[in-house]
Amino acid sequence: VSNRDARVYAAVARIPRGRVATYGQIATLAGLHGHARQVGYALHTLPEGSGVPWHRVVNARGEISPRADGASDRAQKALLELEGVRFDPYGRIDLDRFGWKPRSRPARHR
DNA sequence: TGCTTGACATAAT
DNA sequence: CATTATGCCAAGC
Repeated sequence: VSNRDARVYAAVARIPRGRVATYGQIATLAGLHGHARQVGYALHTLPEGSGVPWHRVVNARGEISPRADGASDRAQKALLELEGVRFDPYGRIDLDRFGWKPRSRPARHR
């Protein structure tokens, strides 16, 4: 595995449970600022027992990226729900609440 | 070696 | 907010 992939895994591993991060954020944290696609690609080549919570990574809209697999996306949604992440009727996540803020404490509404 | 595709993001319409 | 077009880097063929 490349050094680049390792950085991506590390960034993903930083995501707290019950929260999600966008590929862009991961890319930045991994030192690949502006290269979100490589993040996705790195995860695509991700080994199963890597221990990386890839299911906490979603696209900029807060929804699960549909891939050709057709099964992994469902599993991702299930895993996120188990962690307490709520999905909209459209299958999207409210990034305003569940979007990970790699900086300070969780966003508290009201 | 060169072309095409890809777990995406961002700006413009 | 949704859709369309463009840019980025790496892997596959």
